Amino acid sequence: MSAITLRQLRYFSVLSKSLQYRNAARQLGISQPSLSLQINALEEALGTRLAERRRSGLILTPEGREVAAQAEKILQDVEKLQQIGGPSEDELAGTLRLGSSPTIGPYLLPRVLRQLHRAYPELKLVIRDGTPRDMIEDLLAGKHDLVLTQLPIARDDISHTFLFREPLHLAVPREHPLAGRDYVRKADLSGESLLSLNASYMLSRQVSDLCAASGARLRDDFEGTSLDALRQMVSLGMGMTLLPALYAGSEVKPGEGDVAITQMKPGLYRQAGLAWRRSSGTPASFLKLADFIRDVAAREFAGKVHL
Amino acid sequence: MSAITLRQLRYFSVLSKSLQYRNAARQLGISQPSLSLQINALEEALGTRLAERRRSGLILTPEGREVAAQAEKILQDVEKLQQIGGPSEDELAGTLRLGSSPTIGPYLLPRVLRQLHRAYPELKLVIRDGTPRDMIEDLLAGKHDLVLTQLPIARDDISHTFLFREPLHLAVPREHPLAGRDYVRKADLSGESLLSLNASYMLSRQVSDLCAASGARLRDDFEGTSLDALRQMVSLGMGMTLLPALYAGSEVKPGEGDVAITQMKPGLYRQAGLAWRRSSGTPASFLKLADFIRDVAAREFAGKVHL
DNA sequence: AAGTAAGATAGGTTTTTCCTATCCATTTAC
DNA sequence: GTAAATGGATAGGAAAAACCTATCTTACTT
Repeated sequence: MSAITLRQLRYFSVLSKSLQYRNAARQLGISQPSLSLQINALEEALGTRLAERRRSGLILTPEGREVAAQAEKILQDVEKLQQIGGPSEDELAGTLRLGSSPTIGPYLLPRVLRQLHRAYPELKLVIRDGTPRDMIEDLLAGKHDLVLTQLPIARDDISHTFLFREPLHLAVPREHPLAGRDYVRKADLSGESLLSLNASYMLSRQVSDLCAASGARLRDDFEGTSLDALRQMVSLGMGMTLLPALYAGSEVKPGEGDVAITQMKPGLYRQAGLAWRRSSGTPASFLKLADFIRDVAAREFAGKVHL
Repeated sequence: MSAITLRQLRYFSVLSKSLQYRNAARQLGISQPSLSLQINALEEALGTRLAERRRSGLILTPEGREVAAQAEKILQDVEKLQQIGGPSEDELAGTLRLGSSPTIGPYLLPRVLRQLHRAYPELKLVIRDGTPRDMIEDLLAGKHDLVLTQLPIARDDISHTFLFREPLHLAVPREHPLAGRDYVRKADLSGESLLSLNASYMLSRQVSDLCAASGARLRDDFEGTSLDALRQMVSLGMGMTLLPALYAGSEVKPGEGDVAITQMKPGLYRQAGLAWRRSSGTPASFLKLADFIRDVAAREFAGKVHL
């Protein structure tokens, strides 16, 4: 006993409408015997007679009617299948799984997602947080399609595109002498204590670089596990740190609280980017999503970030 | 560009779960190259890459995940297809189209249908009325699967099964001398006027036969188009007629109204049966339905009809 | 750096699908 | 009532699809 094939269903669907072999065969562009054989095979596969053959037109059996209806549904679903790859050329659709760094995502994504949903209601994003280090791993393991994280990424199995450059500001305790300054130079940090996130985050590297360049001391006895934790450690007077502009803009009110934000001069920056497996190729949808994020960033955070 | 096949979907479904070609191929009982080819064909047919091939397991692309989900649905629907013929061996299910004679259906079917629905909730009946003559025609044209009508049917393209024998009673105007009698013999009808349905109904034949045998006069100037019309003509004193026991039992109250019902002696009967196209074969479901109707008739109309 | 493992490719065989020709039964025409 | 026409079934052989074994290529291991 052979299995059902879509070909059989396609043929039967046409036959069930035309109710005539020769006619249906002509519509299908095949010969009448071929159609006969396929319908016979379908009947055998199902173990049921589907139609009474009579010279004056076919009559579907009750089972035949059911099979015709079900076949119609199946063929329609197959039709849908064929369109899965298609329209996504100029529309974002389907489900993308996006990994997001906790130092970027929470301050950028809320606005992006709202506008994204309005612009592409067919697109679904599954978002999961993780440290940049874990996320790259999960990306390669296939748990994410894309990762929103800090650049640079120097791996030849990862492709990426640049999104924007984000200034890093200095956060100092309010009572600290540097708190009132319009801007701070590296040299001003000599001898100060700097706090940092743990080494899974790229930001920690930038803080330690800054220490090396300025003569500040890296407080490696306490490692923040989030930007919020870092800010709170600063407010307790444990030291100063670098905070990304988007975070500072959304979570630290100027002139309020125990933490003051000051510019660095010359500026320090970090780069945000969108990364994916090289083996994914470079799907148009990824680039389109990146474009969209850049757009939103330029519009919503003008002045805060640089393209 | 070749069309999608179910084989491709079946293979891809397994592959999308196993995420390994060799493993999936073993599960499917085919070689790894065969699987490769089929998956490649599916990708080509869809115009999309479905998975990233890597030594350490596959990763489905976003499109691949959608295709896998949709394929699953399709395969499940195909599974349902295969069961359409199956269980109906000992269960009535699906949709049957039943033609029903207006002289039998309305008085028999209400009770049958109620119990049928309780016993076989999966069964749907589409019921349409028509004169027996039209119904046989419609049956042959494929508009009905089955017809509930009066026997005999002497055609070699129609099969049938006997359901029950139903007495025919004499309906006379209340003021007529025969109205009070316990029973009436044929001879008593000599010279009387008999009313009949039009010739599309088999009952009309029985009335005219009775006229011939008894010496009664057939009033062919007025033909009833329904049993109700016939009863009303009797009540107006236009003549007498034969009414089936089920109709008489449900529509004519003894001792009430202008029509009296009396038994014939010896009894007159008609036969009810279920008929279908010979080319339908003899599906178990038809016989099962006939059994059910007989059962209900015996139980609900005991004494009124005879098996 | 060599070995291993997993998917891709090649060549040939088997199975499926299809076509033409023909058959047979029913319906239609004369 | 017989002959022609119509429409589905059957047969045989050709074309296409699917499959298998053997081999290749490359990424991951050891």
